[in-house]
This record gives sequence, structure tokens and C-alpha cells, in this order.
Amino acid sequence: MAAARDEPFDSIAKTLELVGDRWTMLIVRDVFRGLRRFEELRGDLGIARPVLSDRLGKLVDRGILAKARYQEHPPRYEYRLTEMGLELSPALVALMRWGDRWLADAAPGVVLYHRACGTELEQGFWCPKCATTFGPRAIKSRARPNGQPRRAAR
Amino acid sequence: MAAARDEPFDSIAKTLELVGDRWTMLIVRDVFRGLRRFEELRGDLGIARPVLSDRLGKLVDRGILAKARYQEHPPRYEYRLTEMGLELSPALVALMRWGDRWLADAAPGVVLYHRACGTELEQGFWCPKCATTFGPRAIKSRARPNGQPRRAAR
DNA sequence: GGAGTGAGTTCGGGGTACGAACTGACGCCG
DNA sequence: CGGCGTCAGTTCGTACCCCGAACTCACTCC
Repeated sequence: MAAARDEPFDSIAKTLELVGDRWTMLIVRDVFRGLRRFEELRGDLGIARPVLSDRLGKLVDRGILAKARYQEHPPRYEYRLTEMGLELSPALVALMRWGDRWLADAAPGVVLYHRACGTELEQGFWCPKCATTFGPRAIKSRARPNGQPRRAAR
Repeated sequence: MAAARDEPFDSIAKTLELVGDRWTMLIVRDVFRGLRRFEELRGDLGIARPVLSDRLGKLVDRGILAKARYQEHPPRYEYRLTEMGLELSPALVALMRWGDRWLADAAPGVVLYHRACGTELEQGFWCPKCATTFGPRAIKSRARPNGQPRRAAR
């Protein structure tokens, strides 16, 4: 693997190195849905055991999932999202909405609500100054001046 | 391939079938950045030619990219985002921000602005009733009652 | 004590991605 | 006009990764 090219948008590449393979996002999605155990995941995804085993291990190594023992004696673990994993939800939601909108055969099977008030949520880009949401065409990008600290997220 | 399981969140799986392989999202990202020609993309990504050729073809077939002839005579085409492709941006932005936040070695190289006013954008879940953004923990999900028409997006 | 379950690991075969080399249609420059 | 460079591919053989099937192991339940 070549040395990292120092290009902008590199975080996308870095992120996809961690979660961009064929199964990882689907595993994370299932854990979101509440599936936690090896056989649950395997049954739902139809993934080969060795591959699931490998992916879960990597997700734990990377801090996206955490193992929690749910029974001693045959020590059995279930997998839960860490904060890091939980924060993948904007990406998952974005993929879901794109599929709902653009793929005729992917009927929207799920609606997402704001827990506090039960209103169906929207996902969008938000301008805190104008206090509006807006679409992709209203985005401009600029290289961040080097070394400037990132803003605290959320 | 087994018949589609009729599970909720299925749009995520469907979406990932189209853009979930190792390269496709990176290609889309590069087209977002303004790279349009075969060799530009190849040089930037370090992707093997046959793979790039195949992925571009599939992206065009699926309606995410469109070919536009930019010179006759050796007929040469460049690739541009369709509306469908453009709307992948929420997913790309979500992946980018996740990387910025959680991957120490992925310095945020790009800032995104609201074109109208120059303010740095946020991306979040938006509750139109409460007029606030909120995080993943404030989401609830429900199966959509069957056959209900999807809302007009954006 | 035999069957069942949950969570894996081991083991070949097959499909896919890879880099390298080849093609072909030009344009440019001396 | 002849050779070189460029752009956009395709062909080819290998190397790797994914897959399903079978095996393991530690238990529980009947």
C-alpha cells in the first residue's frame, strides 16, 4: 500500500478502509436494529461464518463495536455499538434514504422519528446562520487552513 | 442469490449493492471533487484500469453518472454526476465527517460551506416540528405501514 | 447419554481485483 | 511525414479474498 496521498476528502477514503467492504456496513446496520449475537447476525445476513467472525473482530479492534459478556460458562459475548459506532448512523441513514428515493424495488420499510416528539425526521445539511436545511447544490467546499483545530462535533 | 428477504432497512442493502464495493464511493467522491476524466480518476485513485472501466460503466448503467462527450474524433467522454449521483452527497458527507471526527490520522482537509452565506454547514437529523437538529440517540424507528406512499423528498 | 445450540476455526475451490502489457485513435513537434 | 506522448480502454495471468461445508468445543436440555 502506497503512502497516504495527502488529498482533501481523504477522510472518506480512510473511513471506507474501515467500513467500506462488502459486509461491514450491513453488520453495523444490523446491530443498530438490535441484533447482537453471532448467530442472529449470521442468520440475518446470510454471511459465511469465517467472514463474520473476521469482521466482528475487526470492528471490535477498531472501536466501532464492543463485546459484552452475556453469559459465563460457555463465555458468550454479544456485540454493541460504541459511541464511535453509533455515530455512523448519519451515514447509514443517508444510504437508506437514498435507496428509498432512487431504487424502485427498495420500498421504504422504516420511518425514523424524533424521539422527543414523534415527528418524522429529516436529514439534511443545516446552516446555523440561515437556520435552514438545504441540498447538495448549495454546498461549496474549501481546503481547511492547515493545522486549524477541528470544531467540537455535536 | 437468494430471493430478497423482506426486512426493514433493506434500502441500505440495496444501496450498498450499487455503491458498496471497494471503489465506487471513492469514484463518486472524486467526481464530486471535479475530476471527470478516466485518467484523472485513475491517477488520483491508483485504481487498476480494468476495474475503473468496469465501475464507470456500471455507474453509468445505474444512472449515477452520465457520460458527456467532450471531444470528437477520438470520441472522448467525461463523467458527470446525475441528480441521482448528486444526492449521494449526504452519505459522502456523513462518511467524511465520521472520519474527521474518529480517525486521528485523517485530518479534516476540507470544510463545507453553505453557498448562500458562506457559513460552515452542519449535518444532522432535523426535526421540522421542534426546529432543532439532534443526534443518533434521539432517533426512534418504526416499520412503515405497508403501501403508504413515500413523501416527496426535499 | 444423545441431541441441540452458540460461537467460532480449518479447509479447499472459485470468483474477483490486481498490475503489466497491448491496442488504437488521434495531436503535436521537429 | 515519422515518431512520441496521451487518453481510454481491453486482454491476460496471477494472487488473494470470499464462500460453503465440515469440524471443534463447551455447554444445556430432554
